[in-house]
Amino acid sequence: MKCYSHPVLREVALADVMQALSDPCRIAIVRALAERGELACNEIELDVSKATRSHHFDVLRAAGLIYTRTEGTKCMTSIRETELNKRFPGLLKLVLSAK
Amino acid sequence: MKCYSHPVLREVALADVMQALSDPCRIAIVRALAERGELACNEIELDVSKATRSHHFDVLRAAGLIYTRTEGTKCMTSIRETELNKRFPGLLKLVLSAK
DNA sequence: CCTGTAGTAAGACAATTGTCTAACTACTAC
DNA sequence: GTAGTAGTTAGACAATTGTCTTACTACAGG
Repeated sequence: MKCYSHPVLREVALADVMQALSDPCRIAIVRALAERGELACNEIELDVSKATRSHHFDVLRAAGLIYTRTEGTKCMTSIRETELNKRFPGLLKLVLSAK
Repeated sequence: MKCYSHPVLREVALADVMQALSDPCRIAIVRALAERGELACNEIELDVSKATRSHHFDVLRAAGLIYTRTEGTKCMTSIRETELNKRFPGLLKLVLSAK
């Protein structure tokens, strides 16, 4: 079973977060999680292959935006909301509100 | 004399703005402009060549973040603050406040 | 006109990125 | 066990990106 690693948010730079959110696919993931709460990867509709999807989750995780835990064969993912609001106040709101 | 073109902010996607802000150099530019107001390109200290600097301003301009006008040999640049606050509320504050 | 300053344009280059397919691991259900 | 489902890994590939050098335009001041 895969063991996911999550960065300490204090050590994530703004540029890293911006970079992670610079892809429409990844913005869609963040929005889906924010609106629907914890989800498995495959519960979010995306027009890319399984491997690409996995890659996008990797990027978001490395940027400290999401938290992933394993449950059976699924990887349940959620937004690191509290921490994010502390480290980058206004970021999530921006992503959710901007059109 | 160069004629700069500036996009209509309504047509700029969040991903484009995020992409533009995903480079530390460009974040530094935005911060400098926000703190010091309108500036010429060369008034912002950056550790890159003239050409690279010009490129970063291009990217920021194309993403709708900055406005450039010519004055003699200088290109005076400022943040499109009012419009940005309307189109992406919280964005500038985020960039300025995040460490 | 000459020199200097501010910036752009073109081209090259290595590094990064987004995507895919194919093969793999790990769990669930029968 | 065998199948099926969920996701990862490895490798490849084209496209994009950030950087540079060199050469250029355009203005300012003598």
